[in-house]
Amino acid sequence: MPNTVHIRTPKRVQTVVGTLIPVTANPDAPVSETRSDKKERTRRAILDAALRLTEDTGLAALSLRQVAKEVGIVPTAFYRHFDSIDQLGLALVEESFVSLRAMIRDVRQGTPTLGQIVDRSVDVLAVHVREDRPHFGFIAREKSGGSAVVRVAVRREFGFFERELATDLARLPMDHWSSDDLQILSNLIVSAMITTSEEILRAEPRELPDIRHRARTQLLMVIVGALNWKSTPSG
Amino acid sequence: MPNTVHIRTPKRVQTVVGTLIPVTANPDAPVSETRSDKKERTRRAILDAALRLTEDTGLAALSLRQVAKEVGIVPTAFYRHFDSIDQLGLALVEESFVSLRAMIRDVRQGTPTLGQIVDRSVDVLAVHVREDRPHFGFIAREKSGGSAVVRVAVRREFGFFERELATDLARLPMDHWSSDDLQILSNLIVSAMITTSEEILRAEPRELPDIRHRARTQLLMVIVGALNWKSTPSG
DNA sequence: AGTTTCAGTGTACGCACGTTCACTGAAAGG
DNA sequence: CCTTTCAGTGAACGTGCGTACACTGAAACT
Repeated sequence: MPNTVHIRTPKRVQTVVGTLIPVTANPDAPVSETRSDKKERTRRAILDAALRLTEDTGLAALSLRQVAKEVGIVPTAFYRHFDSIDQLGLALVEESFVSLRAMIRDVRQGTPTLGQIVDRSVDVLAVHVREDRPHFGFIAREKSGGSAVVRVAVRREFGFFERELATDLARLPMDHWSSDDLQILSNLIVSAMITTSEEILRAEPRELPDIRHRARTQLLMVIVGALNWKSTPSG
Repeated sequence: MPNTVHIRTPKRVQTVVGTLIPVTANPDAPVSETRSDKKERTRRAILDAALRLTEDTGLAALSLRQVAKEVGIVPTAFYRHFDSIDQLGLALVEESFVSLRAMIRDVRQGTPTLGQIVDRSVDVLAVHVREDRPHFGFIAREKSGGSAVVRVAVRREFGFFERELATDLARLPMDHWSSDDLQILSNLIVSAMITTSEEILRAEPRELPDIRHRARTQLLMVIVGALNWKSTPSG
């Protein structure tokens, strides 16, 4: 029977359950909230669920249905908040980099000597990474992750971040440097920072002092190298 | 009818197709080869297919059925070669790092001055990454990829690689260094190398000179910094 | 020549997926 | 008070997945 035609028979009478218990994954008492408050809360729950569920496997292995189940909504309700998993991913990229920028702002709090800048930078990095683990983990994973649009977004943001750092570096006593060279230095520092973050993320607490020592040493090497660089033409 | 029992009815008579045309994804004429030769060729085809199919999405999004289709075998035949996609991934990690070690061996070909070491290292890296794109791309992706066992394997190998590099560095005129410090330096250099590789991988040919210039500069900064480091205590 | 091995076949299964659709009911708004 | 809006519902669909199983036929071995 090749010509089997399926006719959708929409049931007119439905079970009487409806939206009795909104299980939107929040233990707080939803005493009284506006409609958009509640929507925002569900959206937040979706973002958090996504961060949790991608922790082991990455965004590529995340399904809309998993997210819905975790949040406590029906799969189709997901579409009220995001068009696709990719769009959800972009939202996560955005808020992750907000967290990262907050960090760099933290470092800028008037630190006079080079040694202090280095120490403070590493300390701030360590604290932020531990405190906002989910977002830092997300960025680290999706930098080379499975979704093309998300990957591109992450790299774009890292590009911005790198340029911001370069302008910060320009304020150090290396005025004679070209902006190209500052960019190169910034790129190197960001590389080391990413590696350090990844190490912090998967380290046990007792390993942290070693990692911080290493990060400090590396940052110092790089800065000393940069300062002495022009004057020591190769070997 | 809840108790529906499905009884497997294995057909005794089967269509007469069998292994008439072994489409094992190889254009060469398979004039005459032993059984294990052929198996090896199929295995190779599976590995290549996996490298091709994961290029955009990573191993996490790779299905056994996709691989089988690409290779030209039936899904179940996959099991003759690998227990799971994860095992296939481990095989790819292994052969990828063979390629990486070949690279470091290439650098070691007697290069006297520091400047030459730097130039040669960057050149060799650029050439190898372009020539063995699939493997370098695979490592870069799966370093933070979706499969736990593969991720761990990649990081393990990077650990070895880093230690190898540290012993190489010990041969440079920095004998007074502790092995801990050499390890730290090595870690920093590998970080920069990974970033550079990723940039080379996604760069267009016309961007390569810039990337190489940057890599050279960074490597030089790091080495100069390392050499001058102890004598310039913070600042 | 007769037997064993084994890479590859084809069918069938149960399950999770993204997406469609018509529907509900409380909040928002006139 | 009556109407509109809209976050969330639940059933249904087609598809692709991993894995099971019994099977085949040529190569390898005795």
